Amino acid sequence: MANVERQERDNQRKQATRHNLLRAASRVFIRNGYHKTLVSDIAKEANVGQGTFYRHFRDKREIFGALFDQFTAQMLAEFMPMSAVLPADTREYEEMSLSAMRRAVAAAEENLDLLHVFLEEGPSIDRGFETELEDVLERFADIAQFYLDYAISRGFARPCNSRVAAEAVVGVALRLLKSNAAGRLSDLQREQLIVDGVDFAFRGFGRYPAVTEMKTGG
Amino acid sequence: MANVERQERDNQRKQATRHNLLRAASRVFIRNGYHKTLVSDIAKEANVGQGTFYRHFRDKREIFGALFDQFTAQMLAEFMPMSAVLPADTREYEEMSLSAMRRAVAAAEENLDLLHVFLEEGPSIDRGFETELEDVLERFADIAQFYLDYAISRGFARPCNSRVAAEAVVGVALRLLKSNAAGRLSDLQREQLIVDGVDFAFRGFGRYPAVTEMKTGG
Amino acid sequence: MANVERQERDNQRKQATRHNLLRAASRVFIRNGYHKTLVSDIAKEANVGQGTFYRHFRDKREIFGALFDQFTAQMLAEFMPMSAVLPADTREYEEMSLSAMRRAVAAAEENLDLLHVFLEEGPSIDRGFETELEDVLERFADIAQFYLDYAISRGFARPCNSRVAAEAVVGVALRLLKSNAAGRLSDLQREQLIVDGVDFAFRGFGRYPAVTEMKTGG
Amino acid sequence: MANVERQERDNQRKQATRHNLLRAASRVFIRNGYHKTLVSDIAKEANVGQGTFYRHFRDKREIFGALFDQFTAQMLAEFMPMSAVLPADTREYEEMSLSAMRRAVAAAEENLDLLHVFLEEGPSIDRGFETELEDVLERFADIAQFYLDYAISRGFARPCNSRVAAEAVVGVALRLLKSNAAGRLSDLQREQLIVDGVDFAFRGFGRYPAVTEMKTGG
DNA sequence: TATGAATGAGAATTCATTCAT
DNA sequence: CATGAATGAATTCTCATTCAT
Repeated sequence: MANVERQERDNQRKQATRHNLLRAASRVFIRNGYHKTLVSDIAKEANVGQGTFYRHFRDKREIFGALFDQFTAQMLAEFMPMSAVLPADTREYEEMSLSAMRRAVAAAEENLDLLHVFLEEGPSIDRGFETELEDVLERFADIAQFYLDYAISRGFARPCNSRVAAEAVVGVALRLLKSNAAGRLSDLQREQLIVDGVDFAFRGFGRYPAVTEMKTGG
Repeated sequence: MANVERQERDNQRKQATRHNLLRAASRVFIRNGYHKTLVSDIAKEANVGQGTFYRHFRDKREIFGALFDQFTAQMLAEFMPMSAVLPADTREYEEMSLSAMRRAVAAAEENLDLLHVFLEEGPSIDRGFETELEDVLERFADIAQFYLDYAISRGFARPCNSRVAAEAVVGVALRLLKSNAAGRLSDLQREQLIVDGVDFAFRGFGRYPAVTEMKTGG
Repeated sequence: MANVERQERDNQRKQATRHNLLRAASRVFIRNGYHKTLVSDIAKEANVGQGTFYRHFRDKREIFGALFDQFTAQMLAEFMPMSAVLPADTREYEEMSLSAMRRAVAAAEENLDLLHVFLEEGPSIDRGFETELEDVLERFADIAQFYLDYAISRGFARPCNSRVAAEAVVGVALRLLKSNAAGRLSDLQREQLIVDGVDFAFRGFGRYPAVTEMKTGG
Repeated sequence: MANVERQERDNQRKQATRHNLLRAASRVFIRNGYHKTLVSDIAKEANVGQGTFYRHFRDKREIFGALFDQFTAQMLAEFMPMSAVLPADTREYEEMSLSAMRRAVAAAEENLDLLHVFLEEGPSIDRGFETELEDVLERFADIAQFYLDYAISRGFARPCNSRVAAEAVVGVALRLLKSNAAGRLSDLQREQLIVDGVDFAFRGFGRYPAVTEMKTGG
């Protein structure tokens, strides 16, 4: 029936407008930040009327949330594949960590600016958003801890407080991500940053000759 | 002259009011966050008229900046004493790091909530404040890097990219600070967090028996 | 497209609102003067929300400027026709001056009160407006001087400092305009004022029979 | 008694402060205009506290009024002497007018900037001040009319509407005063302006062959 | 459904005036 | 009497949201 067809077309058009608004919002948030962005700015950037905005989103907060959900869904999808395989020794563990970081950075790359908006402005929006953001970071920490616990149990990771270590890893990643953004690094520099970061996480910077000897002797 | 006396008294009154406003602002920012705080809220909390606020600060941004400057001055003062002594071996280096962290946490403790406001809302205020905040973090990273470079040169730290390691340490600290705040830890838990964090930074979580042997053998 | 129709209608509505605001502002400025008028007064007089005012004008200063530009455009348009014809002798010159004054007064008549607001409050608003106002008066002086120079060159005006005379004529006009406003004259009185004013400008009030004879005799 | 002496001294000091405030206000009004001047600006310029201002004047309006009264008293005093002598013919009449204008300009000279503030901002302050200002101008017009009526009655001024002519003369004077201020004329230029202005008032700019012939023939 | 003009509640800011010292 | 810190009423201006077309 024509009615059904028609409904279909209307729906498609609506989805297109929604998409348009999301992409416009993303650009404006990146340009001006969350707090300085007005609903009217988003509508203007999307070339639609302000009323149209309200047809699709309750307010600025909601479209920001939608953007965030979209983004995290993408990011986590990027990490699911890894979960299937488990490392067999420390070297493999480190290799996998490196490749996971490389994939994460590549995934974020495209929307790096948007990611920064989430990280920088997220905590200042409201308690709800802060929690959402923390939850996502916790999920990454959970993944890191899962692998670390596994490695410890198999004896190719050093026994330690795995929760603290996992959180620490997230902290390192966030901090290096920020340097990355601040310095606008080249591909080579970025790879080096990943390598050095993982190196730090696996070996720390201490050197304990006595301990090593003891271990060797053991 | 009674005139001088009078000026003295007026000035004292003014400074007292300014202090009062700063403390009130601190409370309100902690309670509601930067963006949801109104100038009128601060005035009300300080029990002064709104006009009084404007006699002392240009706007909300300025009092926030004043609070931040006050805070960082305190924090950095806390770290100056350390700069005098240098560690003689890895164990001493780790000991000093632990005690530095303990002192930093103790220093922040009093204004822990305010510190969180700076870290969470700072980046969303304006480019200027974000830069100020980053500068302070860089100064901490600089201190960490200074000690690490020294330790590497003396052979009791593992040769590595010291800048990345220093940044990583800042990242770990910020992250654990956040967990700390989120979880409202007991003194014991906090001490454990510090110990585990420093442990992570010095040793990482990897275990490379083969490598160690190779190194030992080499 | 219905779109175009719609835009047309929206635009018309907007222009109508703008007009409404201009007319309301004119009434309020006349009633209370520029400085005592609040933006909220204008909005109220126009029966629109305050926000609506700001959609159309940046502030009180801008709507006052718009009113002034509108007014002077009208006034100067009234004077353009005259520029085509030139008088052939003193009598014609005086006739033309009379009719020009009559037309000017008639043109101003409708917005006489508004004109007074411009003349009285204009100089107190800001340097910019004062300059704008002076520019308009200079343009009138320029016109007067143009005719006077022509008349002098043809020998039917007395050689004199034409710039000073032109400025003087503007001064006379402004002063009589003020008396006019103050006294709320009848049509007849106003006509008499014009006649006497022009008479003054053409003949002055001196009488020099002896001097003339002496000169002739000399 | 010491008490009386003391009262005397206090009173003198008070008068000095009042004077100080008046002179400071004059400077600030000239610099910023009436409306943009704050009471605090005046106090600051006078190097006294704001409270001190209120000890001497009710508000900004009152000190402006006091300044105006002071000024007009000076100006009118300057004109009283003239009233004693009456001209005997047109030439004397013109001479006296010239010298009166010269004295007026000289008197105003010192406070020319303040005079401009009165003329430009006066009408925008309130109805009361506008009236005061007009009254002063009327008094000048009255003086002009008095002489003109006398001259007409003696036959050495042309019979005309003396009220209109008197007003016109005030208008000419005000206008030339303004040009004077705008152009920042030299002494020579100012003298020329006076001469040309009086020339205009006595002879107008018209030239009527018939009249001239009659005169020539007479 | 899309539009954008209109709205008005709410926030920032100013400054004349008071008053404790 | 002189002072200037404190005050808060009054005003400007913004912007999320509505709604008539």
